[in-house]
Amino acid sequence: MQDNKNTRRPIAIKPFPEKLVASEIESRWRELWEKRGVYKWNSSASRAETFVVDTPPPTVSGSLHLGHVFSYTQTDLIVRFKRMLGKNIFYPMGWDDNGLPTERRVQNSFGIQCEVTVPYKTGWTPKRVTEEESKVKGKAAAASAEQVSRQNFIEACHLLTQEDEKIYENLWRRIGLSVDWGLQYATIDDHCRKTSQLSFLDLVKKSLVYSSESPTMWDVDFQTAVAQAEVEDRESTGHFYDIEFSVDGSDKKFTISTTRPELLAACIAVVAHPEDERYKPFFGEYAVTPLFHVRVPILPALHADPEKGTGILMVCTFGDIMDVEWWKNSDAPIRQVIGRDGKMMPIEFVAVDAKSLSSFQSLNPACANEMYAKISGQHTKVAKKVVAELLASNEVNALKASPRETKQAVKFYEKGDRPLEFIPTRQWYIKILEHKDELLEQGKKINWHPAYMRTRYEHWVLGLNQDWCISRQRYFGVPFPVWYPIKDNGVVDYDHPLFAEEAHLPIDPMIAVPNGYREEQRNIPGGFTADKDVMDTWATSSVSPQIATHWKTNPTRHEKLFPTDLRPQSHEIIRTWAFYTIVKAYYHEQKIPWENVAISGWILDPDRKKMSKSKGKVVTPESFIDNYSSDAVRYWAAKARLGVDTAFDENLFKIGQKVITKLFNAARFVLGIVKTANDTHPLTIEDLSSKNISEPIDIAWPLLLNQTIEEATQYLTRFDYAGALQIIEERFWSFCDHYLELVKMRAYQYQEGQSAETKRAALSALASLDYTLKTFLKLFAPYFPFITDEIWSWTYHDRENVHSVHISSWPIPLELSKEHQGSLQVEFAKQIIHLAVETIGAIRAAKTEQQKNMRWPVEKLTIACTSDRWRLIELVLPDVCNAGNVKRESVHFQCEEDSELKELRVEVKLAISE
RNA sequence: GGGCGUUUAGCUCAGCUGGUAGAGCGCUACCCUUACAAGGUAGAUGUCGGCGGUUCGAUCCCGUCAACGCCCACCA
Repeated sequence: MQDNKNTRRPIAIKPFPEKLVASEIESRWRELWEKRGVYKWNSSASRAETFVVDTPPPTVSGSLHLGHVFSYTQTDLIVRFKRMLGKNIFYPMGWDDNGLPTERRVQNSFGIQCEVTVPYKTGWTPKRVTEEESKVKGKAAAASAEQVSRQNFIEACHLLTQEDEKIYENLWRRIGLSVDWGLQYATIDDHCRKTSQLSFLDLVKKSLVYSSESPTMWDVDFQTAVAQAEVEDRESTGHFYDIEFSVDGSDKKFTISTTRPELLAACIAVVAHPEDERYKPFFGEYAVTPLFHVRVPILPALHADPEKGTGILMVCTFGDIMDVEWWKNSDAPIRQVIGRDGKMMPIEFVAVDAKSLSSFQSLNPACANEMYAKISGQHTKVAKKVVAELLASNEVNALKASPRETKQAVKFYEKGDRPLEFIPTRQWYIKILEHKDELLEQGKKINWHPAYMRTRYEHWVLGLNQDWCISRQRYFGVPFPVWYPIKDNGVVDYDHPLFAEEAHLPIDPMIAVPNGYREEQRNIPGGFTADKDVMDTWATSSVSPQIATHWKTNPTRHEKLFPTDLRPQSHEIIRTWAFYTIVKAYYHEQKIPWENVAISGWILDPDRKKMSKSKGKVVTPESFIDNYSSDAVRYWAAKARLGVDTAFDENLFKIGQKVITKLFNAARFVLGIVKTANDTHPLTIEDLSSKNISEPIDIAWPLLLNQTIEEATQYLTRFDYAGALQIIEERFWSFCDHYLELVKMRAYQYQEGQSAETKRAALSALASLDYTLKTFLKLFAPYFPFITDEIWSWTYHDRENVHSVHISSWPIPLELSKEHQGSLQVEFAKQIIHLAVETIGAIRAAKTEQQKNMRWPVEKLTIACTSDRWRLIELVLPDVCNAGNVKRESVHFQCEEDSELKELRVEVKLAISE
């Protein structure tokens, strides 16, 4: 530090490479950053000094595609800016290993299957399936799979995901993410499972979670419940079947249009709109279903739309959410006919008997059973067809028209292949419906970037109609830390769950034993049984900030990091990840999880569809990095604004490459001149300080640059890295094209044998060029971390005594002394440079037009303008003459005070020969 | 059907709080000029989606329609 203050010490410039070899530079800097701990979080810094990122944990399920590179780079741009502002950065990386994708991959890779009833085996290690074995697919593979306990399955997951995490980490490092790799977590690890279970127990304590047995959206293939957020509508073709019902004790009949005849046996009522004149006379009477001869009440119901179908519909358990709603508000029985596997359950119709407990009471049980036997055990699709055929048969004759095609939206689990069914099961729910208002309020406290994304959040919250179902009937995931007592009669007592103690977490109730019980009492009357379900992935990822900050396990650390500063994510998961995280932070601590949420857009294929993973895989991110360099790929990501979907355009990599090459060449040039000067007359740090910037144009240029610094800072403060890049880039090109060209001849003059005046003028240019290059390195550092740090190391690291540009300070406008600035300041700077550029532009145009090279001498240059302008031009005339190869005495001024002339007119007469 | 967003040069996109449009790529012509030929110089190109309205004046504000994308609702 002592050294740093000594501005009299000579500058040192390292020899720098002639050629830009990106791969070499990149690997060298990656190692140096790691070795020097450039991106390490300082745990002793205060909250105010710290910038905390709630990094999205990518799903570890194979390979990353360009979309990942895109959005993660965008976050890194912001982080790097904050770091240069002096913030202590907390930038962790998490891995999402939970959920179905991992479960599937682990099954396939090791040929194992998780089975909760299998006991845990110590010392077991999974073995990779051979190539031969991996060819066995589907049922055969499932049959040959080894059944292992949940604990063993988790171990296998660890093994597989750790390999993938390494691959992911390598890509992140290649692309230059300034993550602190000491801050890693995986959603499957002990810490995350513990946090997740702590979160659950905290909500239990606050009565914000409940379990209930009720109809839930159910995927029949995965055989699990799913939450509203994971459901998507798919357009599909169905058919209306017109089924005739008779009315009990009369010869009246009516027709119902339904798309789900297979649910006929599940019919619990028939309803029509209360004002529907056609059906008013039926209300209070009973209908009899065809085939099964079940008496069902005919009732008015507001949800019946007279315009739809025949205006009268059957309520079944359960065809859709309306059926569920209606059933909940009635005392009707459940007639469940669809099983968890999506097949028609076995059912026994009995004669009508008030004393019978059966909900399947038929006026003609023999007939009903005969009919039902034909669909029992069938998939719904087959059952639908069979029922339709039965209805159409001559003896029944209840199908009043041939099926009519209809387009309908059907709910699917987003990962599923068959429509969801509503099936009554016991599930854990987190209450959200009764807290919508507060959750909306929480959303308002967060800064959304772009702001309109908050609207999406609000609409999602307003549209919610179910509490958050967090339990899944899967094997692999975070278990509920819950057991249930078994009564002496063998009935499980779900009303009095036994919760694990916080100190024991994480636990797996299949292995651990609740307080006051012994292992021998497991699954026996008078004993206990474990909750076999696991939590939905989102139940864990919704506490990603708390996982990173060590919420309950290290309150001091949590205090220093929470609420976090930034959550980056994409818009399609506002309804899941963003929403659930807001829910959890509010429920746990009545806080917002982050001050800012930055929503990245998507990359679209040229046909404007979201770039699919499959397509992204064809051309891996690595290949783009290989072809264009990491910095160039980052440039592409940096050009896209937050929230805006961008069409993929490989051209942008090329343009990025061009900017980088230009920066490299400009740096070599500037530092080359400085080095040459230094070699003849050793320069001190003070020699190159802004004090020695004395020529008008050398003063004007930094003033323009000041403006860029201010604007870029404003943009970046708003997280608009793209806007900042645009103006930085623009100014950089004008630096190369204009300022550099104008002053380079003068800058060369800091040499032996030149007059003191010439050297003073040369030094002025050198100081300004040197300052400008350093400033551009800093401005570009967040975007091009590799090339900027490389150039930084040529000389600036030594002069500023900061070994990386990334921990150097973000530039602030240069304050030149008052007498230098003139009264107009920036306006003056703009004008003087503008006039110089106009003049040199005219000279270049003349040379281009006459097909001469740019060094071709000018015989006569006539400049016509006002005398005010001329005074400004005179200030830069020596540089303009140098750049245009004009002799000073060949320049003629033509005064035109009151002419129509807008600015100036330049006449160029070229010399006849060189 | 409701909401959000987008629609600007052949392509990809900028245009802050209203004053008759910009960049890059591509295209054309020229130039090996001592940082850079993975370069440089110069040039052409737009009824700013349509139609109304507010205004002295609208790409920018308001209304409306259309196309595209996304989210939500729609399962009888």
